[in-house]
Amino acid sequence: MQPTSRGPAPHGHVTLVQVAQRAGVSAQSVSNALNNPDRVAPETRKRILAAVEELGYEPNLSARALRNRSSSLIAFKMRPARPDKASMLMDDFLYVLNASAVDAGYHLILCHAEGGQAGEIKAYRDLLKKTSIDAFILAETHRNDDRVAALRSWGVPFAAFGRSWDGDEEMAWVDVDGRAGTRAATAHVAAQGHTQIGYIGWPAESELGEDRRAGWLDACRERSLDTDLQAAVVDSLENGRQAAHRMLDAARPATALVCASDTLALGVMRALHERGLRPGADVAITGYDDSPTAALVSPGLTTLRQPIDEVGRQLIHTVDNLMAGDPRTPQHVLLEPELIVRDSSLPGRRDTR
Amino acid sequence: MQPTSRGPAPHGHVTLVQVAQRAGVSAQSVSNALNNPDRVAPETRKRILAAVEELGYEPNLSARALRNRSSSLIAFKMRPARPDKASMLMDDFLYVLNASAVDAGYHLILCHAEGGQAGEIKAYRDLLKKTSIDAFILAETHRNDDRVAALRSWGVPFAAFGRSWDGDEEMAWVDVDGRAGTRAATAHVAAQGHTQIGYIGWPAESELGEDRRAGWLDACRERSLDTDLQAAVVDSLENGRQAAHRMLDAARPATALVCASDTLALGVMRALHERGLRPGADVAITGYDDSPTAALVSPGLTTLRQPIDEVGRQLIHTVDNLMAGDPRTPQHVLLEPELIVRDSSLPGRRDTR
DNA sequence: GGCAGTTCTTTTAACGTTAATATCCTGGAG
DNA sequence: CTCCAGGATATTAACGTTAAAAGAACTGCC
Repeated sequence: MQPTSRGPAPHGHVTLVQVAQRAGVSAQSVSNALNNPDRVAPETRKRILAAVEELGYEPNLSARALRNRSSSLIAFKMRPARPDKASMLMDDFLYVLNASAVDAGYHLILCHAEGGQAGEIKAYRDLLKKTSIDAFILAETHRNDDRVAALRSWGVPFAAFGRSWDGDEEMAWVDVDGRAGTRAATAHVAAQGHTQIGYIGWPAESELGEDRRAGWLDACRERSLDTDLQAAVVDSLENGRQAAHRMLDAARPATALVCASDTLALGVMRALHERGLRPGADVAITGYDDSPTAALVSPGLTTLRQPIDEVGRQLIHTVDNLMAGDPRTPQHVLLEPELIVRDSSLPGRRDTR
Repeated sequence: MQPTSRGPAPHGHVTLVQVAQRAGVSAQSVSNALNNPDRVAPETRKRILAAVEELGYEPNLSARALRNRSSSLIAFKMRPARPDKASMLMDDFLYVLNASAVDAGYHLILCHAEGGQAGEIKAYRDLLKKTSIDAFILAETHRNDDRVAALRSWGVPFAAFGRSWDGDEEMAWVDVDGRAGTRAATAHVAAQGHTQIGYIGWPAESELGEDRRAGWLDACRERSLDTDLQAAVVDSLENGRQAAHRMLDAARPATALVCASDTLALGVMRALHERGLRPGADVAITGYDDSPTAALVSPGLTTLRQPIDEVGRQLIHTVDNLMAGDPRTPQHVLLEPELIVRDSSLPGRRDTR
C-alpha cells in the first residue's frame, strides 16, 4: 500500500520539493496551495493537499523564518519568583498564554535577563537580532517604562499585562480592574455588618497598589465609614502580620481587614493566630489574587480571582491583531475580577465537617 | 568617528557579510573566527572580532538552524496547573530551567498538547518536524512511558525530571530522593517523642508515592514503631482532611502525621482546625515540596524542600552533554531534599510575636 | 488570425549561515 | 630555481522556503 521507495527522505524531514514531486507540480505551487490557496486551481490544490497529507509534510519554520523574517515566536520574560510571594499566578498565566499562542499558530519562547531594566532591554534586543521574534508580551509595566520605549522604537509588536499608568494610549494592554476588586471585597465585609474596615496595601509608588486602595476608599466613602485604618507596606507576610497587629491595637480596632494581596492577608491570619482570634468569626479578612494558598488555608481565604485565562487569551489575541492588521489600532481590555467568598470573611460556622 | 554610510544595514540586522566587508575578509572567515577560532590567523581573528563588536553582530539563529539542523531550542511541555495542587514548584522550576538554558546558549520553548499521552507525542513530533528542536525536557515520567519510547526512536536527546521507574538505564534523568525525604521527616517527628506516626500518601500506582512511603516505613521500622496508620489517597486537600480525621479517630490515634505532599498536609491542618486541635502542639504535621503555601500558613508547615534550582541546572547540563558528547553515556543524578522545620511539627511556643 | 487579457504554473533569486572544496601564499627541501 | 607542504583565506553550494517575475495555456474580441 505504502508508496515504496523512490522517497528520498534524506533526513527524516519531508520538504516542499518532495511534496511537489509527489503531486507533480513545482515547489512554489505547493507553497501557494498552503499559503495562498486562491492562487492555485482548485483541483491542483486538492492534489497537493493530498500529497501533503500523505507525506506528513510540515513546513520548516527555520526556513520560513529566514525567508520571511518572522519566526512565529512570541517572547515572554519570566521574573524570578520571589520566595515570599503567594501570588503564584505565573504558572497558570504562562500555561494559558502558551496554549493561546499555540492555538493562534505561534510558539512561546522564554527570555532570561539579569541586571534589571537595562539588562532586560539588552536581552530583548539580542533576542530580536538573533531570532526574528514576532512579538513580545510584557508583564508588570510601570510609569515611564523603558522597555516600552525600547520595543516601540524597534517597531516590534507587543502587549502588556497591566495597563499603561502614564496614559500611553498607543500601548496595547490587558488588565484586571483592581479598584473594582477591592471595592467589591470591602462592600462584602460591610454587608456582614463591619464598620471598622482597615486596609493593608502597598507603598504609594505602586500604581497597581494605588488602584486597589482606591477601591477600598470608594466603598468606605459610599458608606461614610472610617478610613483611618490603613497601612502601606512592602508585600510580605511579615509586613502584613505587623500591620494587622497595629490595626488591632488601635483605639478603635479594625474588625475587618481588606488586603492588597493574599500574602498580606496571610500575614493577617498569622497575627490573628498569634492573638488567639479566629479569622471570619472574630475578624474578617480578604486577600487578592486567589493564589492556590487561599483555598488551602484554614479557614479558606476570601479573595479576588483574576480572570487569568482570559488575560492570556486576550494578550495573544492582541498581538496577533497587531501583527496582522493595522498596527496603529490601540487595544485596551479591562477585565473584572471575581470575588471568591470563603470562611475568612464570614462569621459563624466553625466546624463544617 | 563612526564609519559613515557605505553600511548597507538593509533591515537593521547586521549580517556576516557586513562584518566581513568591515574586516576586509570573506564571510566564511568571520564564521570561522566565531565558530572555529583555530582556523584563522590570530591577528585576523582579532580584526574580525573587533568588527563584530563594532557592528554589534549577532548570528541569525534561523539561518543557523536551517543550515545546521539545530536550533538551540530546548522544548518543555507544561502541564495545566491543577487547581487543587499546592505544589506550585513549576514556576520556580521553569525559571531556573530557562536561566540555565540561556546560560548554556539555548532558549526554552514551550510545548502545548491536548489529548493526553498520544496528543503529547504528536505535539512533540510536529514540533520536531517544524523546528529542529535540539532537545526535550520531560517532567513526571512513569512506567512504560510512551513519550520516552517515542523520543528515543526519533533519536532526540532528552532528559527527565524524575527517574525511570522501570529500570531504564539508557534514559538520562535528574531526580530528588523522595524516600530519604520522608525518612528524614519521620525521624524528625520521632525525635520529638512521637510514637504513633501515621502516613498519608498516594495510591500504589504512583511510583513516586511508593518511594516516599518507603521512607516513612524505613524510619518506623528502624525504631520499631507502629506502621498501621496509613492512607493511600489521591492528592487533594479534601482527601488529606478526611484521612486525618480517620487517623485521629483510630483506636490508637496518631499524634504525628507525615504526608506525601503539602496539599495533603494542609488537609490535615484543616481537620485539626475543625477539631480545635493545634498543629504542632497537639499533632505534629509534615508535608512535602515546600510549596509557597507552606511558609505562609499559620503555623508554618514543616516540609521537604526539593532543590529545584539544582534540578533545573542539572537537566540542562545533562542534555547539553548528550548533544555534545557521546550520546550513549547515561546520566543519572539523585539529589537530596532538605527538611525545613517549622512550627507544625514542633510542640510548645504558640505566640512568637 | 492575431492580440490583449485572464488564469494558472514554473523559474529565478534571495533570506544568512556554514561544510566542503578550491585557491593563494610562504618557506623550506632538493 | 623548481617543487611541494601546509597554513590561511576565499569560493561554491546547500539548508527549505517564498516573493517576484516570467512563462504557458486558454479566453474572447476585433
